[in-house]
Amino acid sequence: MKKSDKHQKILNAAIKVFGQKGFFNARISDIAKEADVADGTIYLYFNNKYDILLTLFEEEIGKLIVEIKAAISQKTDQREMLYVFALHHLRLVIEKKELAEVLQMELRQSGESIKEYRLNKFADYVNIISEIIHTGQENNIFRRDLQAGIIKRAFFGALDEMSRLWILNPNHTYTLEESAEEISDIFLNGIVAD
Amino acid sequence: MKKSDKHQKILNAAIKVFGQKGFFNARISDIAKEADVADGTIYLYFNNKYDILLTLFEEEIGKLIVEIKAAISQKTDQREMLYVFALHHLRLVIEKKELAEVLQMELRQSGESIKEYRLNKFADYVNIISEIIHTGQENNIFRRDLQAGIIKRAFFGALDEMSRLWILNPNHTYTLEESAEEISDIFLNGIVAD
Amino acid sequence: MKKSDKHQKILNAAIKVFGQKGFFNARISDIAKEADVADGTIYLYFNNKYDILLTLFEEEIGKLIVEIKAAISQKTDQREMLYVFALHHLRLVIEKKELAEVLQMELRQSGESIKEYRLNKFADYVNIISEIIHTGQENNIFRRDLQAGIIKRAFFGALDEMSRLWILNPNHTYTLEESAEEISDIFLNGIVAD
Amino acid sequence: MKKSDKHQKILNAAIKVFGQKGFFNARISDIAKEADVADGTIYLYFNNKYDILLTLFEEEIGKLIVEIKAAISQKTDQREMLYVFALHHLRLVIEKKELAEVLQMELRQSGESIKEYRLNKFADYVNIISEIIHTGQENNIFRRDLQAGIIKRAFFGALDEMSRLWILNPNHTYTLEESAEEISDIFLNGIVAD
DNA sequence: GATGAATGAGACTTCATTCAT
DNA sequence: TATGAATGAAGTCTCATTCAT
Repeated sequence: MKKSDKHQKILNAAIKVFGQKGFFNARISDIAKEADVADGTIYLYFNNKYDILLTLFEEEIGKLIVEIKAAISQKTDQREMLYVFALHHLRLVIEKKELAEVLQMELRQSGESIKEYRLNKFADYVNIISEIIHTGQENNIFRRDLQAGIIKRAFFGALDEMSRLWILNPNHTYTLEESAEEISDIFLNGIVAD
Repeated sequence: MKKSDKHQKILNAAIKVFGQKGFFNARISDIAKEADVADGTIYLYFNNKYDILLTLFEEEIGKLIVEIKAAISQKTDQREMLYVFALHHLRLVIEKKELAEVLQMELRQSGESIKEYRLNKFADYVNIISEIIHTGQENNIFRRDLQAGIIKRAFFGALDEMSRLWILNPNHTYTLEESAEEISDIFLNGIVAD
Repeated sequence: MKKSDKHQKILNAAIKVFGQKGFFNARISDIAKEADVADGTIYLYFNNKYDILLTLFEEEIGKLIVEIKAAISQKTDQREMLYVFALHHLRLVIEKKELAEVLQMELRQSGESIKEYRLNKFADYVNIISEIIHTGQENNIFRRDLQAGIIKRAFFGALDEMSRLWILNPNHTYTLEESAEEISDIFLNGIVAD
Repeated sequence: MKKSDKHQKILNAAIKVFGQKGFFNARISDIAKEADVADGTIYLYFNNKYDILLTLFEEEIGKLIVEIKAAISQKTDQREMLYVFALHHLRLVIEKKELAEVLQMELRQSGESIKEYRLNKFADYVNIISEIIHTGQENNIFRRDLQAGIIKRAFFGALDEMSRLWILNPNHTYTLEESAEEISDIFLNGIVAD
């Protein structure tokens, strides 16, 4: 499909440029150059600069959700699921470094519309965790005296902070696996029932 | 009026404006208006817009470090210390909502100098955690098979993500105390030895 | 419209505006209005305000050098050449009054880069005189006890001061020809050998 | 006299600062710092920045006129007078380098009021030459077929251009004396009768 | 659809000038 | 008189967006 070709080409360029310079420091012409199209062409596919960011969030996070759900669905034990989520999430951060950078940085930006989006697509992603937790609690695998919403945030925040280290400091002190394992370990130890 | 008076007045205004609109969307004139000074006056106290942000990081985080260290120093058990850190951190987020917002958002920005600062003052703040962990490991209170650096990030990330909820969503679903308790609980359960 | 078209259009506007108001009193918006383009357009062709002045020096003086060399090359006697230089120089001042004004005023400005430029393009122009003098001295037409460098400056200075009169006082007291003739006369009388 | 003390102190500072940075690049605070007074104090002695420059022209050129007239008055032969003028003028340029720089640069600036001043005080200075020429012509020492106005400008222009060399290029290629002599030589040779 | 030159609103920053002390 | 902190008008420059080709 021709049209979506250029749509994605621009989006990929935007991921790269936003990731490197941040949304506000990135110029439309940077993205255009990276995507190898004219500045004006971008406006045939997106309404404005901000729309690129929003579309990027929506579509790219959508893909991540699909991917990570596929990985999790291969497990049945909620403890394993949590570990798989951690592993997969951190792997994404390494594999799609620039996208991760954009999501980390720009998702924290203020601005009403971003906040709304956060509560939509991004929330869907993070809610994968709370679903696991919830099911785990129902199955008496996880402690029921803890609130799923708090666990969800704590677990995601832990992974997210770990990612931040890698994004800022490319020469990793910790490996992917040991990070995923230790973090999962702490949480599982902390939240398993009995 | 003492010089330091206006310095702080502008900084407070900047905290408020940056917190509300973000660094890039904030105008110098917004800060000036909020501080009730002329635009030009700002440049008597700061070199440029960016310098305001940097000074803000340095000075305000410095104050937080002093405060939180004072709170922790009243405890002797590292488990209690972690809880106090969590409680105090979240309390700061609520009490100094706008400062927390600035720190959360802008500290994630890219830009080399920010990154450097991050690795300085902000790192000092977070390293309070790893010091506690480390001492706890030496005292055989905490598991030694986990790396202090990972625990530090996981714990701080958990609190930070919790804060994000409150910043974005002012009507708190969870109370300060239950949040601090549950997060500490998970971690302490997860990391205590034996 | 060719790119070079607008480049020259802006340069011509700059000559006019700089000539009338001086470099520092001239506004970019003045030049833009005179050139009938938007303010921003100027920055598609020049890096900054100062770059306009520098380019102006370089390119316009370059043209003058070509013109005056062509005029001189038609003479064989160095005495005639000096006269032709004088005549041509003063004619340029009248014909390109605004350019002359810019060159007179702004070339005197301090600032390192201007000084360097002065020593380049502008020096090339003035050195046309010293080349004539030098050849004249070799041919024993001009006195060899005088230093070509001093004669060059004296002759150019004389013409330049004459120009100043016209630039400041548009209603000429002296005609072009009599000025060129008398000045050449004085110098030729003063420097011819024997 | 107290008042004139500070008046002159500021003026001297202005000469230095204008000479180094040029009128437009000089800041009132630069002058204040150089004069060791507060910014506001300057406005007790001068109406505005421009007034400093104008006063500077008026008063300092006035002094130069007095000095140079005194030197000339010791000679009776107009040929000697011309040489003395040249010698004295160039000596001033070296001794009062910064003042010379200001006069050279800023006197060329456009702006109506400067132009008027030029035609006043500065003209008085230059007219010392034409008076000599005129008297010389009356005494049949100088050729009467040349117009005094043109000789005046040519002679002054020659000296002025020579000065420019020294101002821009501090390591003098030519000595003061040889410059004054050669220039006077050329002109006297060129304009003496018969 | 694609281009990219042109636009012009708006931001940061400077600095001459003022005025309360 | 003297100060110097404060002012705010105004200028340079950037860059998202448009539109004629």
